[in-house]
Amino acid sequence: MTVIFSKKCEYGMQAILYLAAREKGNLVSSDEISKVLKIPREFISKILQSLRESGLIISNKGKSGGFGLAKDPSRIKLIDVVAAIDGLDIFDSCVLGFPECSPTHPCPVHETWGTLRTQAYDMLNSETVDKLKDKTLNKISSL
Amino acid sequence: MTVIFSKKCEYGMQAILYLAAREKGNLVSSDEISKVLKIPREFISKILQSLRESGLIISNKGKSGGFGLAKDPSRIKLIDVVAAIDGLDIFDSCVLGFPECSPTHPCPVHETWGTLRTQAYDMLNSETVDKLKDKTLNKISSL
DNA sequence: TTATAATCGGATTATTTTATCCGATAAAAA
DNA sequence: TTTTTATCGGATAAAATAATCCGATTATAA
Ligand code: SF4
Ligand code: SF4
Repeated sequence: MTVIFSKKCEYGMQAILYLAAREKGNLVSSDEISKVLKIPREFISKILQSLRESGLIISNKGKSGGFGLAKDPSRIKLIDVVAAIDGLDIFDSCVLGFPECSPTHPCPVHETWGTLRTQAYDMLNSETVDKLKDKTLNKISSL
Repeated sequence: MTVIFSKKCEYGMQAILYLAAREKGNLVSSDEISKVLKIPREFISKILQSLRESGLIISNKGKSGGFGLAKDPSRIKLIDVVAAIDGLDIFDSCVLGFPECSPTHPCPVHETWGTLRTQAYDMLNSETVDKLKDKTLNKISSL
């Protein structure tokens, strides 16, 4: 069950958090990511490929190959993953499903939802993934 | 594109808002609801059937039949529709897709998301649909 | 050089969600 | 009583999302 983002996007965020938490110079195989995060191997593999195309991560083929962040974790935020996979449309979209959000024709929950949308965006945009390392490791340890 | 709730749930909320906003007395046909809200006729029809099974609305077959609220709009909230269609699980669920939310193993956005979840719930639980009548009519006029 | 271990990438399958079709049924009006 | 206009409800279709398969490619290490 998904709350806001697609499974692809959820898994993508988890993987980025893991790559950031695992620091080190060497790369992480999709197999390891799959096992640690309990995500189907072939599925996370495809997601990692698409994040690579988006330039968020890099990869090497061959023995001792794998995936790694494309830049320093202090320069990556969770919102970057959302932008790359699901896109940012939901942060302009209507929680009641009305086709568009116009201030002159606000829906019944206009003000409240507008604020919540912004807060959700800020939540993913305010901290870089390096800051989330400890919590990530703690969370992963319980999977 | 949906933000949090399924299309069924979004359409269901819209339909309940419309039934509440439309004057009482006579019933509203699924055809009218479909046209006003621009929802596929057969689809909203099915959704209305399920809301009827849930006891939120009533219906009459035959000529001059249709759907109406099962109780006074001052006793119905949007959260009732969510509970009937999508269920309330999302309000306990993880925005990053981790399998469970435990305070001892909080995810990297634990506090923020916990607060947002609660606010989203409150948004749908705080006002009864009769209070939303004016805004509903205004919104619908722009569809 | 050869065996091994990893990603790549295109095709395919499975599942869930969204939407539609249509015959049966019921009630009101003609 | 007959016709008209609704919902009911079960089956099905279409679309989107989630997951998998597998051969090809590439890099490392023995
Ligand atoms: S503010 Fe209201 S109209 Fe605008 S997108 Fe949100 S719920 Fe819809
Ligand atoms: S608080 Fe954190 S761990 Fe708990 S459900 Fe929300 S995102 Fe997941």
